[in-house]
Amino acid sequence: MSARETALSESQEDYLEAILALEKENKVARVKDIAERLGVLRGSVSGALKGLGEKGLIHYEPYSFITLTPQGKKMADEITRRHSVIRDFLEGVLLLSPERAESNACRMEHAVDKAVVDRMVKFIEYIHECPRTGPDWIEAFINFYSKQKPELAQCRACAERCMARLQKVE
Amino acid sequence: MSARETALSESQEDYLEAILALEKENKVARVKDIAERLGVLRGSVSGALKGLGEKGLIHYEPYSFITLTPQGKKMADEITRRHSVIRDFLEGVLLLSPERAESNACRMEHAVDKAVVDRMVKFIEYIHECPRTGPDWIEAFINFYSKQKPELAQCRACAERCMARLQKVE
DNA sequence: TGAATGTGTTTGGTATACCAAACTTTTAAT
DNA sequence: ATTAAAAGTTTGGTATACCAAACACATTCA
Repeated sequence: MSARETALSESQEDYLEAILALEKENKVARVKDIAERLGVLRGSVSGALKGLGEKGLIHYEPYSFITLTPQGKKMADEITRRHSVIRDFLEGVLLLSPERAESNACRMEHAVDKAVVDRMVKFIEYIHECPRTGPDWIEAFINFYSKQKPELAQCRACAERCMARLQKVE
Repeated sequence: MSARETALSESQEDYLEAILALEKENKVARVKDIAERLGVLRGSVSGALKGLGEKGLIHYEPYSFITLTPQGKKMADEITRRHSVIRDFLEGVLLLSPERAESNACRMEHAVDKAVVDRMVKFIEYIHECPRTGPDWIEAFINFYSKQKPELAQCRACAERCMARLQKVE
């Protein structure tokens, strides 16, 4: 109750995200596990949980297990979705390594708004569904990335696959 | 001298970026203008400048104008480039409005690393240079974004332009 | 030259978010 | 049941980054 309508800090978003992940893993989140996951000391977690409790986002009684309230769950889901959409975009479109995609997503999730996330989702779909692009086009990006210019031989092969797909659509 | 090798805070990155922009506009940056640009009070700027001066990133003497040192200029350039690459990507690839692209870029510039920025640059080039994509393909994303599925008539027109381009390459 | 104004600085206070370490509660082991 | 270990909390301290308001310098104009 008394759901404080204040926006969350980056730190608070991280805590919610961690709690959601731990709930999924272990049914319930423990201070020690949150601390480990976020790389902070247990004492810091206690303080943070108090704030989230006051905002009505978690059920928090000292010395008890921690669970998300419906409202907290909703926000944690949003953040987690933001995170994974960004990671998938970095990995599946910009073809960054899983590790790099993950670490950047961790930071970017606090910075991008819903509009950006929605466009990322749609763009991934577009690339896969448009007959002109598709998986081979994405793969060819790596080649372009290192070679600077598209290779002719590569282009010819692309062209054939591409035309075949276009034929199908018509 | 004594260039502190510590990474910059987000706030410090914002200050450097603002100082660079003001140097370009007015030759020199004034406390009042920095404050206005960043939406903080003049007192906050004084404090921040002290820190940047100690890091060797700006020439700072109380009551004098502010200029970037070579080292500070280099970092400000990096941040500014990050900002504009991200903005261009959001606007030119994900087709977000200029305002939305700008506001998201402002926040994302502190979160993404060089690898991501480099991929964004290359991806923009790739889209424009690959015969299978190009400007009309980008434009069609808007259609896909609202309609959910590619339209057949649209696809046919796309196909022709696309094939013409592929012919040229071969 | 001497105010008045504008610009820059300083000081004291707030809020966040963390650590280190003492402390309390709970759980597990004997 | 007692005690040792583990888990959680609290306290005091640090650092950042801001504001508000008093203050200092500097420029301008009368």
